Amino acid sequence: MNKSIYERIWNLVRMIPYGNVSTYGQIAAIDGKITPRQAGYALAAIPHGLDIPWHRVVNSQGRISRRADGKESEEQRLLLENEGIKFSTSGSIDLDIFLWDINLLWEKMI
DNA sequence: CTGATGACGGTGC
DNA sequence: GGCACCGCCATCA
Repeated sequence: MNKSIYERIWNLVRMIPYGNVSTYGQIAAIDGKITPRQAGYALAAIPHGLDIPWHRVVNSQGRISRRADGKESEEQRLLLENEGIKFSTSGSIDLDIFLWDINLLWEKMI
């Protein structure tokens, strides 16, 4: 039985440092085997209670994505602000500042 | 097997 | 800045 795609994605999400954010596209690019769509699908399947900082994943525009119910998660925004991540007046995160630098990941892996 | 769905992204206007 | 479209592919009915 192979490890599911979900588990691979969840492991990557666990590596996102406190105070940083990542994007679905970035997760997909690091994994190398999936598309951003699969990343979003995997996050949607995260069970509550696992130690996964799912709130640190936003879309490529630095915005919180809408869930199946059509609403953006306010819980996610609160968790991010609690880590020192700031939202602009239009409700987006400045990725130039807060996006996870994956070069740091390579350094750790080596 | 087929078809629909989705925490998305890039491109074009 | 916004909006519409298309491609992507695991998952589910």
